Amino acid sequence: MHELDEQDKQLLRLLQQNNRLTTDQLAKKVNLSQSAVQRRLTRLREKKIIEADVSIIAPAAASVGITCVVDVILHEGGSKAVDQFKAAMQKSVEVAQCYYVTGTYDFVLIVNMRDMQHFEQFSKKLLMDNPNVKHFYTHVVMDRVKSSYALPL
Amino acid sequence: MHELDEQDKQLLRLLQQNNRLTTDQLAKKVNLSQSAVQRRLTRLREKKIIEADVSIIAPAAASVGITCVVDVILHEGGSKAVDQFKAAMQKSVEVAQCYYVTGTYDFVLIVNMRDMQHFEQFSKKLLMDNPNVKHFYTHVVMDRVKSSYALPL
DNA sequence: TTTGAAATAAGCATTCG
DNA sequence: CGAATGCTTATTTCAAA
Repeated sequence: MHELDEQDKQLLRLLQQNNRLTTDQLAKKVNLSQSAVQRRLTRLREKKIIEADVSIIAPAAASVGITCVVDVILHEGGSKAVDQFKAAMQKSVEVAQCYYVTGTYDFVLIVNMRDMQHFEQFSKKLLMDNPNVKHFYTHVVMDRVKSSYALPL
Repeated sequence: MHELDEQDKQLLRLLQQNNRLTTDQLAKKVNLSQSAVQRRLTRLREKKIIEADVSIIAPAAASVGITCVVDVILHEGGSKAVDQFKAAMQKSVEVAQCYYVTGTYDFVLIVNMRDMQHFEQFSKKLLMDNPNVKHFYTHVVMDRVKSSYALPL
């Protein structure tokens, strides 16, 4: 992988806060010419160092009233069970995030839903009625203290 | 809050996948004119229905080698302890996400770091040496099965 | 090659019917 | 709301280092 210099990093720091800054605005902030910034952005996107550019939607606007963190333990079912579970999570629109982790449980999910009733349906369908799932613990989010995708650069 | 019609929702669905689509491209996909799309986007951003527009950076490019999910239990310290902890998490660049939750622990963190050594420093400084923290459990992420911010619309 | 400035193309934002 | 248009921004080109 090609090394990033301090100016690349600075650009990435800015873009992960706001990717609608113009190349001119960016150029001023990092002390480069507009075309230098332009070239760098093209390169960063080509190399998939910038993986994606997305809008963040307000949960309330999407009728998301409840967010839960769900810890899941699977039965010992070998790697097939794990892969099946991963695939199911990737397919579910409610599951924003899913991590396969070490420790006292196997998966951590971040799940967004309209309301608790909807969560009940969700958990019945994907967790309770799922023969791979041994147990799960639900934690309702009271405060989304911080929710970013920003990485330390 | 103002209602979103199906076309607004469609626009938001598209933008939370890719916000670099041009207003022309969006217009074709949702069967509106370019200027109609333009008006809607301006409104959605003004009303903060679109909260932000950001670039997603590849973890490897940011030298993020380890992601952990950390469950934290605080001592009974009233709301002051909770607020202090929230503030500390908001300040930390390593903490991408922090949720205050119901259930068997108080907070869930998603933490990004260069390596385990770095995580040790982090946990010492923000967790072990933090008098508010009673206990914490660390889960190392083996597979980032799904990591999006997309909401179901 | 790599750089910045200028020219060109593309996209955004506004006006008007 | 959509069509037309002026304005802004992105992208390409090109000359110089």
